Amino acid sequence: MTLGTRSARPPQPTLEMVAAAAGVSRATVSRVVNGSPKVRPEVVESVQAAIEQLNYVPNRAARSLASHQTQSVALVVPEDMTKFFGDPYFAAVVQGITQRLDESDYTLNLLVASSDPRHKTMRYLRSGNVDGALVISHHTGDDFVANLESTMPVVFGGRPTNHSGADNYFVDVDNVAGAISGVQHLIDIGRHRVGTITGPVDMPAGIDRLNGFRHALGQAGLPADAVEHGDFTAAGAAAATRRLLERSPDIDALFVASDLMAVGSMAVLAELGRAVPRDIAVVAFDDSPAALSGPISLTTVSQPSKEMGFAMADLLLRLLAGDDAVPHHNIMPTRLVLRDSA
Amino acid sequence: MTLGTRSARPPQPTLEMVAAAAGVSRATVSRVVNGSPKVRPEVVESVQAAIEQLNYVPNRAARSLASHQTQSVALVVPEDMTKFFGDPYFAAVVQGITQRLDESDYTLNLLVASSDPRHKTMRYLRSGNVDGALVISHHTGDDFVANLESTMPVVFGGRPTNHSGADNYFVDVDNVAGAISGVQHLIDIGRHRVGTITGPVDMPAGIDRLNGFRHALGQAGLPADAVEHGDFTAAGAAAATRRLLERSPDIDALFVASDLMAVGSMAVLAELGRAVPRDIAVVAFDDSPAALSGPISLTTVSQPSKEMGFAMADLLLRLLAGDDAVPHHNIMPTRLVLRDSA
DNA sequence: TTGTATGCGTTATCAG
DNA sequence: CTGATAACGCATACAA
Repeated sequence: MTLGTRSARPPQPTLEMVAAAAGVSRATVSRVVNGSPKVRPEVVESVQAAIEQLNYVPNRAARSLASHQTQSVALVVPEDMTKFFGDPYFAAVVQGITQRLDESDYTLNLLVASSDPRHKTMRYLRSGNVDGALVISHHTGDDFVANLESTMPVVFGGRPTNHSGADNYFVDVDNVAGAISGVQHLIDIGRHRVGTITGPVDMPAGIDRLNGFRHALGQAGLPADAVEHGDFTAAGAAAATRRLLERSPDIDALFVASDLMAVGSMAVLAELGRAVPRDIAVVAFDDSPAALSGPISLTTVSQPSKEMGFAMADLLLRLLAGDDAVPHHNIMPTRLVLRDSA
Repeated sequence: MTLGTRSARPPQPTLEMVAAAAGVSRATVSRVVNGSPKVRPEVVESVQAAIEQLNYVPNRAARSLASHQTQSVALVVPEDMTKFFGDPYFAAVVQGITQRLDESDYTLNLLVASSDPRHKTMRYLRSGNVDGALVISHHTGDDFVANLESTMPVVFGGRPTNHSGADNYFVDVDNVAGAISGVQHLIDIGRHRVGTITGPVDMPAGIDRLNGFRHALGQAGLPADAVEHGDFTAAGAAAATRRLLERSPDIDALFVASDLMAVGSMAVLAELGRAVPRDIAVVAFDDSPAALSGPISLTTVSQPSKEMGFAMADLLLRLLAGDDAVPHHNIMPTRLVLRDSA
């Protein structure tokens, strides 16, 4: 009964069968399938009819084996599931990626790498499942992606920490400049005691934004010691904010390295009775939907996340097409978006 | 220069090369790779040494072509990216799925289907990329997944609407009973005028929870006409809540069909000065992280989302293993979790 | 323009 | 226990 259902599954039609049905050779069918220009129109038509009728779909494994191409790329995220799903920033990047891929013949394989044991991911990647890889949320310790580059074209979202290959391809924003613009705004509106909740310090984005914070304050002759480290999660930022306020209760402004973290910070601020922006002005980073999710809309350093995803995919596709004139870096602009929090 | 980088990519080692290095035949290497018991220990060792040394990884395309198996399954989500990423419910399900898959040899392919044009997804699925499929967030119109079942084993998350195949495999909760327990609680605490923000009415989960709402109220002899339709997003629920309060300003309780939607509702309630739970008691559904994200923790009907994901993957794996004694349905329990909103 | 022949890297079926 | 050898389904150089 159950077995019956299983064995009822008909075998997929093959090139051979289509060829037989259309009365031509496999080669010709292959040509039609791959859109070769040198096939007589009438033959094309009859072959397509056969394809239609048999509901033929080429077998990717066979095609890949013969052509050494898979027509699919991987998005590697060395992060855990909850973090990945929790931050709307990732959603935007993925959207951009799929948008670009959708207008191509490539399909996307999402690999959230920390749930998968690391080596399993590497095996998957290296066993010829994909033609190239996109890597986002890259941490310092993640050298496992480094040797990926010896295997296939790789494009990073955010400058990779990896020093070995200086010639990495990546799409990024100038996080230092972005942070400076955010902090400068806090200074401009007259705040003198600015604190920050940083991103993870094992990620360039975390480090760079912290550096921007320090730079802006240094230029203004203001202290830059009210620093607590976050981890790009709301909960982590909430805890960090508590620590910060305990240590530096006198701050009148806060630069938070991501919108999602700012949501956590704002909750703590509200709980502690610090009015935003009156008592403490807050500037965040990303301009993701999270910036508008709370009761007070966030002033934030906007980065074009979706466009960055699009650019990453575009870069990789060009690399895969053999384009040897693609620039290694694509630094996109940030822009301060003024809302209610500062 | 750039070309140099590309051509520097060394070819992946093959079975053949490993065989040569180990001084045995391809067949023997294949046996070792696949853990065949009938190979002399000493040979196994020398082969493994060669594998190690050459850094060999089997080619999936070739393996798949020869064995008619891909060792990977797809998770199909007929939903758009933002919705998928926006709801922590999905994160939990995916986590459960990967958890089960991680302890197997299978890998996961995530297909968020509405970004991908539909037919592209189907082509991908049908071209032998995966051995089986998991489908979540299935809508009434999505009959395209129906004929998937003629191609490979499919397990649904949530009872599918598809009437054609009565023998679908699925994991679900009793949404009617769950909704009843939630609404009954509102009645039990003395509320007489209960409204609801429903899920999409083209999804069984949306319909069933609405039916539960009606049933509970009917049993209590209370009116069940304060109904507005939501779409499982916070924004959609916010709008629906506004409509509801305009139409039925007298409600003293609200049953919202998902936590994420409840977050949207709560924001509107706060904005309109309706205190929760004093003026309006709120019960939601899911018990996802969203239930704890707002200022007031949500009383909610808990469903074991992660476990459901795990169960889905487990079911599919057993199907793929040829187990013909697997039950078609796995209905998991819900449980009312009392917090601050009701 | 079309067909033939060969190879892609594995698995699987045979002998030995 | 091990080694030839034939598929697997498709692409492609080469021949016609």
